[in-house]
Amino acid sequence: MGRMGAMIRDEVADLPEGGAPRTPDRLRRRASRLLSQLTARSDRLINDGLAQVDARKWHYAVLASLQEYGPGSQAELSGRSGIYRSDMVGVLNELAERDLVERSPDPADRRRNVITISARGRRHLRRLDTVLDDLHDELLAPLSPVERDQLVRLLTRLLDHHARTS
Amino acid sequence: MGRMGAMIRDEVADLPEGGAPRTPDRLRRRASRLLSQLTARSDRLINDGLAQVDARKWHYAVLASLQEYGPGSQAELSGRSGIYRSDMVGVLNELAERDLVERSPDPADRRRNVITISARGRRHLRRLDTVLDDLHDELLAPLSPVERDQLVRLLTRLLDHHARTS
DNA sequence: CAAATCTCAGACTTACTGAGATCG
DNA sequence: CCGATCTCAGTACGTCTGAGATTT
Repeated sequence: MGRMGAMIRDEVADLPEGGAPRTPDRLRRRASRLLSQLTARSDRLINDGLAQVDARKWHYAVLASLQEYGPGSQAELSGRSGIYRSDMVGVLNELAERDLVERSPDPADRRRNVITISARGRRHLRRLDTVLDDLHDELLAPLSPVERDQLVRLLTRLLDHHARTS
Repeated sequence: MGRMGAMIRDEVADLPEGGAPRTPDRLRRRASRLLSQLTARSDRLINDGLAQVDARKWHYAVLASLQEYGPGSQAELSGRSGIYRSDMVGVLNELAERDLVERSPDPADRRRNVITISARGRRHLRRLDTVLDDLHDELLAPLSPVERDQLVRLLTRLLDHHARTS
């Protein structure tokens, strides 16, 4: 009891100088900080995991967007996948080297390249999907299925909001 | 009805080639991708906001950890705040320039510097706390208080899990 | 001598910018 | 001539590594 009293006094000690009371671990509870730190872990996990099958996350983004939305110009792929137009060149070089996509000039508009996913690319994409499933199992290990869904929905809502207001 | 039917057929179309059915926006629903993209937005929001009061997020991390856990060596601060020991030097230079901390040699062990928060540093920290409160209101705008709490708890559990298994 | 601490210099990665060449 | 597209070179930033100097 005596110690508790002392501790409370300590916490309240800088109230007179202004400001609301703060929980002792405000640092660790800041959502922005949690996001940063967790994302750092997540990125490492995903990057390392994909590296083991000679892939990078942008490979997955491009292949998946090709599979779902069909062929497109590099500028379109850029919009779909979130990669910078200038960086798309390098990613497509890597994918083309591996015969996962085909890059051919658009006959209708010769400024454009039309990017198409190959049969090999579709196979590779399925492989990447199962790899990523496993990695996400590891990433989200402490959460129940319901909680994982909760998390995804909360993150999606936040991202949508900030993408719209951008 | 006709269009719906056609779309469903499209989705099922690559099932024969193997693999489980995938929702069309698997890319956007991957937790790792949501984390990356949201964190990018969050970091920009926080960095820009702090820049307007001549601060950076590491300033806050160091000042808050000094306030909560008391003075410490640079190595200790490094552990508390998550900054690399080598980068701590620069951060403390910036904080010392602004008279927010004091860096003095430890008389008991002259390898160490003892870092102490100054009165000015405490004032600045309170200012940063209200700035960060506002920025987080913006970051979490679409979520109710209950949902914000849910998010923080989910992220905390994930981070704790991966920090322990590191 | 081995280990810890602070400091500095630089590697490495990634997001991002800008300019040139080609074409509509 | 203006604007879009692809490409390449280079900037800016942050994380992380390594080594030297000092002290325990």
